Amino acid sequence: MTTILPPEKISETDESYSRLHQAIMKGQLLPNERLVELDLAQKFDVGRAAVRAAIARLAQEGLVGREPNRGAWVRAISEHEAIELYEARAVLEGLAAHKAAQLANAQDIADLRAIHSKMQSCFADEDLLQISELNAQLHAKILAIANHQAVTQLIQRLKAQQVRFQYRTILVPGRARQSLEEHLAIVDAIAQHDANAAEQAMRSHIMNVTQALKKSIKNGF
Amino acid sequence: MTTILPPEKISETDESYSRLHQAIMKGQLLPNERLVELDLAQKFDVGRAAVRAAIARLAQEGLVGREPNRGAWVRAISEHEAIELYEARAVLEGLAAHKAAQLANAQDIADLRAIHSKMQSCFADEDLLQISELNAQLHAKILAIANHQAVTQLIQRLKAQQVRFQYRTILVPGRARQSLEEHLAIVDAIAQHDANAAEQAMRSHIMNVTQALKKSIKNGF
DNA sequence: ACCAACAATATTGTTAACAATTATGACAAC
DNA sequence: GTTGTCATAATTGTTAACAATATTGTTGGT
Repeated sequence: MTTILPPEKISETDESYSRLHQAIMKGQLLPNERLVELDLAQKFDVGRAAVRAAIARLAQEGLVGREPNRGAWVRAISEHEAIELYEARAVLEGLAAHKAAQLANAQDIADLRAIHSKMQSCFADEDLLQISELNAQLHAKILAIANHQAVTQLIQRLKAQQVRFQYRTILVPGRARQSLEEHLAIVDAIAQHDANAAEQAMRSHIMNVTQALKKSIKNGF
Repeated sequence: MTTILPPEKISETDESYSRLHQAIMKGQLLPNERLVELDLAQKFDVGRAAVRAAIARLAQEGLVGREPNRGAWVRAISEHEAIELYEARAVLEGLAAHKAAQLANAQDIADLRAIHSKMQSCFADEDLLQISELNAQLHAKILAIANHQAVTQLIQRLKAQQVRFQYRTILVPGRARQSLEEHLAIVDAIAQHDANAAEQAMRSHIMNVTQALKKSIKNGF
């Protein structure tokens, strides 16, 4: 049962950080857009120092760039960088799938199957956007099962940087159907508690996503 | 040719950040030690705002903890966390070894062999500290060959958090000899441009390090 | 001796002003 | 038209003071 929370006073810095983070993730702040401290402070109704600290954190996270005396801007992740991030994610999510196969209980497996079944419906309806959403849910659920703090954090950070590319790969012709099959292989391996198979399935899945991204780059988006 | 650099004015924030980072890495600031902004500001001869920003960055990096209105402290990484960090490193350095095997040229391979040969000498001399140093060099060289920005950054961050455990594993009886053999397997695989073998060798190497850490934990250090 | 209430202190959070640096625009020289 | 110089404006970097909060110490009662 949830107790009534005391006003939960959140500091201006944390407030600014989350709002900036969200704004970047939602695409309200575009790549290369400048982050002028005073403007943001007025927009968020906080002090400039808070915005300043928030920007420092986001820079450390790799989401914004900075140069001394020249300010900060939303960092534009290049296609080459995006591919690198996918390669790193492939091995990290592979590790997560490995752990998940070892730890999954009956309920977890049922949840995974439920999500995958919804993906199949969406595929039939040609609802690619919803497939993307369910895709995220499936990966998140696997991470949750794996119960691995370090990997979870790292993947979270990589995903944040990749946000601009998140809808690109599912649009490559034939990718949706293939993606569905790959996810099934992952879920099956986890259901059978076959850790190595789960890891391998996850890795080749993300490697295929990477290939799709490369293809979409070659075709000029 | 190097031009004369203009005084290279570094901002107080960046100055504070590096000095704090170094102090934590070198063990001058111990785990759980409080980071009082004013004290640090005086010690570094900078403004409190600079220290404050530096602390925010280090918190984002996971090196220090914070609570609102209660300040910051050097985060003490638990043994369980250290094991998680090693597991993540295993797959990331495995990826690096994979890439390195694909990209290594003759000079790179000669460099790797030179480092490994020095390790052998140190093993004969029972100089475990120097072995640790060469170990770091070997891994750094492989990362450099792999030429993978994303993986390099992630590993750098993981290593920073693990600093307190860096000398523990080599002290486990029999680890030094085994480590030497494992590194040889890695270097050989890279020399033969066998990417999969290199990745596998690196992964099992770091997994063995993890086992050694677990063992040293069981034995109460 | 133990505990509660309160005051004193230490520390962080926030604000505003000022200084230093970089970007912008006007104007003259060529 | 282009370029260079200069003044102006915009923006970041730094400082100091104040406010809010948490910690510590003291006092008085039992």
